[in-house]
Amino acid sequence: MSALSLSPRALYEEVAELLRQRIFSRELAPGSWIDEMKLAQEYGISRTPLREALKVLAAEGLVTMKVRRGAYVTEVSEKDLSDVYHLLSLLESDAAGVVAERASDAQIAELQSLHKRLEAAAGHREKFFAINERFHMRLLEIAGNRWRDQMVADLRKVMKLNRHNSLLKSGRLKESMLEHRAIVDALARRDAKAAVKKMQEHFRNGLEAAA
Amino acid sequence: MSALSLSPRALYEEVAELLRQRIFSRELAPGSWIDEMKLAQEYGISRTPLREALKVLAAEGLVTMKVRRGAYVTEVSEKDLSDVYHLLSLLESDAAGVVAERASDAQIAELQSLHKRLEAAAGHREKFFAINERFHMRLLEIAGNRWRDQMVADLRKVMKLNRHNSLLKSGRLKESMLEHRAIVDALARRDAKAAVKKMQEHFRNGLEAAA
DNA sequence: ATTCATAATTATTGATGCAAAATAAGGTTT
DNA sequence: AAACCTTATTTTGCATCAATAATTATGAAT
Repeated sequence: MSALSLSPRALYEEVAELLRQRIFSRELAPGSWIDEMKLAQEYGISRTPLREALKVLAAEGLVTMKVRRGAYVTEVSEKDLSDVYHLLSLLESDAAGVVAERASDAQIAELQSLHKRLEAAAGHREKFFAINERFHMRLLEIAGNRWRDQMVADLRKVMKLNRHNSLLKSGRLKESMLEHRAIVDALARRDAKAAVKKMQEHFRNGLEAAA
Repeated sequence: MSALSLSPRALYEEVAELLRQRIFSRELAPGSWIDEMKLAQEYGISRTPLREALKVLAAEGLVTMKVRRGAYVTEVSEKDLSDVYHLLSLLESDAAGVVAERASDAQIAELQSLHKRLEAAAGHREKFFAINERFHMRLLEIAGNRWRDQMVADLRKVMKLNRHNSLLKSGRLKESMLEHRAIVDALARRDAKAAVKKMQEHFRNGLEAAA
């Protein structure tokens, strides 16, 4: 048996991931037309899996399909940005409340441990971002609503389209960590109301920093 | 020039809509495998647009794709049902709050007018359901967050997969109308807190009736 | 008799080719 | 000179075709 399993996911999924990266890196700029034939040649594949990948991205909101005009990278306005932020705040703060009420002690401890690692990584920007992302995702997993997980994941992808993107500006690193601490403390106290409130504040501050 | 514009939307969109209907009618049962070749022959089309349609439905959560196994109609458990309900409650109640705070007087009047038509249709089941649906959708539109609109639309589709589906059981028709009245009243009073609360109650009662 | 291996059938996944539609360009007419 | 019509090119969208992977069935060996 080989060390790496060959193509665990279909080609269109792989292509979708590649396109996401190119969209996030703004190599494919918002509003720009996506040239199917060019990309297919570039990747050395046919247009069929590429078109399927574009449909997936369209569902995620990253691209918009125009009839008989092909695919365009979605343009996100300032309003879109704050709208998406609003929804993320709503969904994640509710998740925090659920976790405060229903998570096991071990799960709370896991989040506390993740937070400790976050504080330890305060210096390394990249590391900090990665752990921060994991904290939010783990909290959602513990909340245990797969439909919400999917929605949040999609919204976060849309978020990345914006150039003042990032749910976490580098300048806000320290404040963000303090906000996280407040959230974790509320969770440990099993104080659902406080957990919701602190998470909302966390997002509100994030939006203000981005605007 | 012809009276009707030919193919305003692409074939895969049309097929997606046809498949949605067959899934909702349970002609395609939850958990069952979707036979691409059979359906393509039945519709007299090739498998290419059919596969694209399935990708769209997968993004909506109506079908799940398994690698090298094709598409299956999504099975929604009781937990899924309550999870989705929870999210709809969260999203729509927040929308109600936004409307209470930011809608124009004309828009509030429009919702009041829709509610009046709802009361008038109390006898006709079909009509009542249709107007009820329009009320919820119009409220969302007025709230003015296209990302939320999309998410709610998708969640409502998933909801329809369940056999105790319907955000509104027939036996609950009268109660539902009273709850709507309370929501409309709160909106008219511009009482955001109350609007949110009443909408949450509306969903909570709906879930209990479904369970 | 049961289990493992191999072969065959079936279905998904990817490639190629063709037709329709839209846009752009060029020419003619008013 | 400007506007409209016609033509050509580009590109989407659908169909057909080929190949890969998986499952099932059949046969042999322990």
